[in-house]
Amino acid sequence: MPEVTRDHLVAVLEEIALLLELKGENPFKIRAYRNGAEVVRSFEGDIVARARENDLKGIKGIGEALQQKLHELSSSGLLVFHESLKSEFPEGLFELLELQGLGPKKVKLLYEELSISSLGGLKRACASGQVAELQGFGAKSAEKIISAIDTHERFSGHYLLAEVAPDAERILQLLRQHSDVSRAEIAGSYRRGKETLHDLDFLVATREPAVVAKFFTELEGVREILAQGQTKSSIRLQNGLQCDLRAVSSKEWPFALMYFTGSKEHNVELRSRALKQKLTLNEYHLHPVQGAERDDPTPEIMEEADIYTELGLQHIEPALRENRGEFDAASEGTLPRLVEQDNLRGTFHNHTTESDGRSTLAEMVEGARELGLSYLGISDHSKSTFQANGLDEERLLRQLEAIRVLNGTLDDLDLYAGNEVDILRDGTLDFDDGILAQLDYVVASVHASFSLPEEEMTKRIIRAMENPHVTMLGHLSGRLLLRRDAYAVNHEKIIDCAAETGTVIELNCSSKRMDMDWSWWRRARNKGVKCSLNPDAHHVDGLQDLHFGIRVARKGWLRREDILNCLSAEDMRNWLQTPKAKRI
DNA sequence: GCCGTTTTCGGCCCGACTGTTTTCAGTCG
Repeated sequence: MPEVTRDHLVAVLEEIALLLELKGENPFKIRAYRNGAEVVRSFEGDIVARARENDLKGIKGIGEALQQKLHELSSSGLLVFHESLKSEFPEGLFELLELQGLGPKKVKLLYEELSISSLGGLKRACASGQVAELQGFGAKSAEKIISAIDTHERFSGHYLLAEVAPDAERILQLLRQHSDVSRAEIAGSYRRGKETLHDLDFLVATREPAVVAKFFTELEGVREILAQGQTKSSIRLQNGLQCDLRAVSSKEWPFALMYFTGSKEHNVELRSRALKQKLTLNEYHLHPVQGAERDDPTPEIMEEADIYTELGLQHIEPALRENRGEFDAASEGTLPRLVEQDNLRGTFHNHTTESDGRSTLAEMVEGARELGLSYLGISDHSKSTFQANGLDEERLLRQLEAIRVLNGTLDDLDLYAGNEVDILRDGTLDFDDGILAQLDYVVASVHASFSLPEEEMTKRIIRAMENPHVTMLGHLSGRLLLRRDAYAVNHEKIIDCAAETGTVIELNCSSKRMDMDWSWWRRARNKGVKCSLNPDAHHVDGLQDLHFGIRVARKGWLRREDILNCLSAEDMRNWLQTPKAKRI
């Protein structure tokens, strides 16, 4: 039996929720499974072992039924309940559920009436007119389904943060310049700093909602108008990105901003906290529950932060609104002061034309200066990454000399010589210690043999981290967002090892990596692990990815003091000269 | 299916839009 992972437990619970939806089960039961999946996903500790040992009692959201099911699943690798649910529906229905406008009710009807269980079958049934004749469907629905299939096939439906940022900021500026708009903001996952996005949620305060909603549909770059009403409209841009607009009054603004920023899980918790104070909260207001007696009148809410204050909480920054512990911290007054862009003083892990970068050493130095950085680390690839023109010992030492010479001529920037050294299959490094010792710092990364079993991969990386010359671990999971999954690796063990050995973990800010994932940083921080915010720049423009990385670092609860490259130039010089074992 | 300083039963967030309806169901966020 293959080792059951946390991801597997989560996936099974989520799939059960979907299957129960198809069956038309009680929505609250379905929500309990979804919620259970989220609890497992974000549980601090070895949830798989706890489940295997049937030791889940007392975890909020995991009741008796889920305890039993998680135990069965983690100890036998299978869950009878899940298997029997699966046997009731063909697998293709899951894909149908991903289509815009199709939910469980309609998918079920299509399956039961027309035996449709694939995108292809659905497309044909729409074209032949069968779908339009179904109860609850019509010609327009069939047309929309065809278009949804088309969209699904052409765009995966998700975008990298850096991909959407230019459109996002452009549209935001246009809305802010509109004479009927008093305030405009991008809400949703963009505001929360998620690394990938499904859509953009714009919010405006205006006295002329219909005018602005119409203006929105007429923006440059709109390929399709998905909806247009009195207070909201939806468009799709040329690149396939969906953008939604909501128009509210100035009075409603703080509530709407809170509501549309989400996350959904955060909002549910916020509402329930309001209810405990006999207040009802929605996207328009905060009112006493009907018939409730309250001692004090509800004060006027002018800003989003006032809502949190009124509910007895510290203001929770959008980045933290995922219902992953921010409420406890906010009620205790222990929310972190999150790192800001201005706090960054330098950066490591950057490439040049010596390996696979497209900018020269001199260009990278100039780019770092323009960003106002006080130090820059260069770490080209090592010899085993031959596809990226990795450096051998001789070239590395020559580059080291060139960096030393150039550094001598700079008075406003410390230039550090490093290397992104390959972690070989057995956990040894691509250069021997004698070479590594001559460098200012070393980033160790996995670039090959991705398919090792989790235990072997984890040991491999840990072995590298135990090397006294390895300063930091590069892109921990190897994932490429929206393209390639992470390799199997045990994050908990890697974090523990980083804490024990004084190895820094990189937050690779390349927009397609954002690795290590934000959800792990709070745990790492609590163990005293330092983060290095690295753009992994392969071109001088790549340094700009630091802007996106900062958002993700904030999402991971990181403060200035948790981030290595927030150290001043002088502190950084001292830090690098301190032996690794003494940095802990 | 989960939860409990109003409860071990009866709640669990809810409003807008669309298309198919003739008063509403389904989907979305």
